[in-house]
Amino acid sequence: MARANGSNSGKVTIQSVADLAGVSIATVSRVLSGNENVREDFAVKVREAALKLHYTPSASAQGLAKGRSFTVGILIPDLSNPYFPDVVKGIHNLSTLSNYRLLIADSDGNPEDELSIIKDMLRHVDGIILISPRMSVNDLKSLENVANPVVLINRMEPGVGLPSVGVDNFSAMSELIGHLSSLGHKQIAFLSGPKESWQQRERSRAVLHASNFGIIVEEVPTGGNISAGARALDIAMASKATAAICFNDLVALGVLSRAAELGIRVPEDLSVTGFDDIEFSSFSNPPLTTIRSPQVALGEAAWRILEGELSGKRGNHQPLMVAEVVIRNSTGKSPR
Amino acid sequence: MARANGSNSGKVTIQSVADLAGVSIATVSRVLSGNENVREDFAVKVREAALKLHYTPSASAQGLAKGRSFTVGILIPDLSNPYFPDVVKGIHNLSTLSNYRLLIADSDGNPEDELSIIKDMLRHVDGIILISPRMSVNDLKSLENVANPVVLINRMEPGVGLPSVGVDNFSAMSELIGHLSSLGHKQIAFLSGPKESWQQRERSRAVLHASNFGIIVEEVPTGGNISAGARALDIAMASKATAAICFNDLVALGVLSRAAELGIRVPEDLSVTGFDDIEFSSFSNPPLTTIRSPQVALGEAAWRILEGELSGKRGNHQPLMVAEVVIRNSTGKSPR
DNA sequence: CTGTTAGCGCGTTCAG
DNA sequence: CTGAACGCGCTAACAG
Repeated sequence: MARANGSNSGKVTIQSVADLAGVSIATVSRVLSGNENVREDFAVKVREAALKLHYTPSASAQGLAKGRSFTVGILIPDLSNPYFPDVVKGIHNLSTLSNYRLLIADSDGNPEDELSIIKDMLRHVDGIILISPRMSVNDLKSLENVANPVVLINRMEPGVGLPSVGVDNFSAMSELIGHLSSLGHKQIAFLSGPKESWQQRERSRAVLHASNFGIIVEEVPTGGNISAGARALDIAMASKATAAICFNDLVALGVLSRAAELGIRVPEDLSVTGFDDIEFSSFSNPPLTTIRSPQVALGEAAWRILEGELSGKRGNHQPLMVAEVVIRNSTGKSPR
Repeated sequence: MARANGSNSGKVTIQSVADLAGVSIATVSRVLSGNENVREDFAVKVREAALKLHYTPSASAQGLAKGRSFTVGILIPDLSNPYFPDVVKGIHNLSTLSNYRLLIADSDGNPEDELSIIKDMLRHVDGIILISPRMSVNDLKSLENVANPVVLINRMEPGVGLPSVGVDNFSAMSELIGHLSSLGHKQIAFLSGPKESWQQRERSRAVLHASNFGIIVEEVPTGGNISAGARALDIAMASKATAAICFNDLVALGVLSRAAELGIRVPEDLSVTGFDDIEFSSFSNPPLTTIRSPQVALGEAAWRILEGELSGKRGNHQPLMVAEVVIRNSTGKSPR
């Protein structure tokens, strides 16, 4: 296919378009950026030329000239956890409207790598959203002084002056335990998640709180994913627990799977609960009692904050969003 | 916290570092890009200054000056399908080694949006990988002439001159049908996926092929996700099918869920198969017979091709990768 | 309304 | 081995 070019060699720049249209680069720039004050026939010529040459402005050059890249970075602990893509969807929904692109990085579960990944991202983007970051408080604090805005999702740290949104894990988890308690459960196993996770700490707090009310809790640490959940069940069953409260849906799904293998009936022999309400949880066998966390809304809220910071307006926001208990068939009356 | 600055106002540039270190910006550039030929004491001063000022080179400026952004774009039809993140992991594994970042975009299942998203990405990146693109052949062809390399995953189109890798859907699906056939199944329902999907077309081809061998096939179209699978089962059961071959694991998981609701036993009453072998499939109840597609390897292969194109070497590659049948407990002898 | 021009921050010759 | 100077492609004053 023919490489139609203004005059220069190979790459088509704003100059090529200007040449072909017979105007100056300034006019091209105006037309393409939607500036009104251009004679209509010039504008037409420019648009035609741009189309013909397949001209697309260089993002680097625009970024350099304007001082903004119109790109925001997102850091995710683990892309393969279905929870996170939903949050990203929320961000994406709104950021697209403002003509922003998303630079997504995955820290692959290594809290130590997060900071360097962020530092690198910062060079490319106008702002950053960190989803459930697991990095140390110190690293987090060091982000207070970077040039571009940083917004946190699901990480509220008292000493850290970074805007953030998150779900009210504590209340939701307390409510869930209440549900179990009303079903007569007195001994439960808590299959906990990664300790670097703020959500884990909050959920754990609620669970421990329950022991004040006569409920016996045994904690079984897990990695927070499906296979970890499956492995943890064997340990949990060694206790007298009649219910397994899982850190998240992935762990719960693993438990369900292992229970089926072992011939443990859910919920007759054992009640199981998750957290997050990822899509799979309503299609498991049995469907999972869990907590619906507003992933999409969380992403949208984070975007609004970030956009505010980007445009200088630092609005105030509701940091904690409510999550509601969803009762399905994986929980039932205590067998004893 | 104090904003230590060389002399200028606010942002710290290479000039700030040069000033503080008492050298020229050229020297700073050399040191920071690992150039050997610099007096050691200068180098030390520069590094100290950079550290002290928290200097990070602007990606836009570097990109403009070097003509490369060291960013590659990835287009995904749907972030929430667990299949795709695994492919991304594969790309990420290798691209990180070469110091490339990933710009990820989600077309949200709209084939018509893909082209414009790609066009926009092209301005930012040095190359693009399209995962299971659903855009029209014409749109695809228009990508042959863009300045930067484009690599396809899971989309082999005869007339399109773009390098690509994919799994051998046809052979794997044929093998799977053979498995079912050997279990005595003669009537199967094919719960198909989105028709824009190349994988769908290939898998469908294998299924139709089976009708040559005395197997009666009824196709039930689905959207390719869990809830669609659940809905489709009701329709599929209207036929006399003893087995449901599903477009992918998501559909199969939906079927499993709905079957449990309806009291249809799997595999006693109905055999169910998936495709992809996402992690959930080995933890479903019952575990799913499916086809293991090498997601990560696919991503890695695509990266190798892209990296080759980026450095001018256009190596040849093996376009089709094998996928193997994984037999679990969702398939069994035909009830009749 | 249009063209000229001065940066944006950095890499890279090219003299010294 | 070092620094001055130019150019990357584009936007945004500033003149005309």
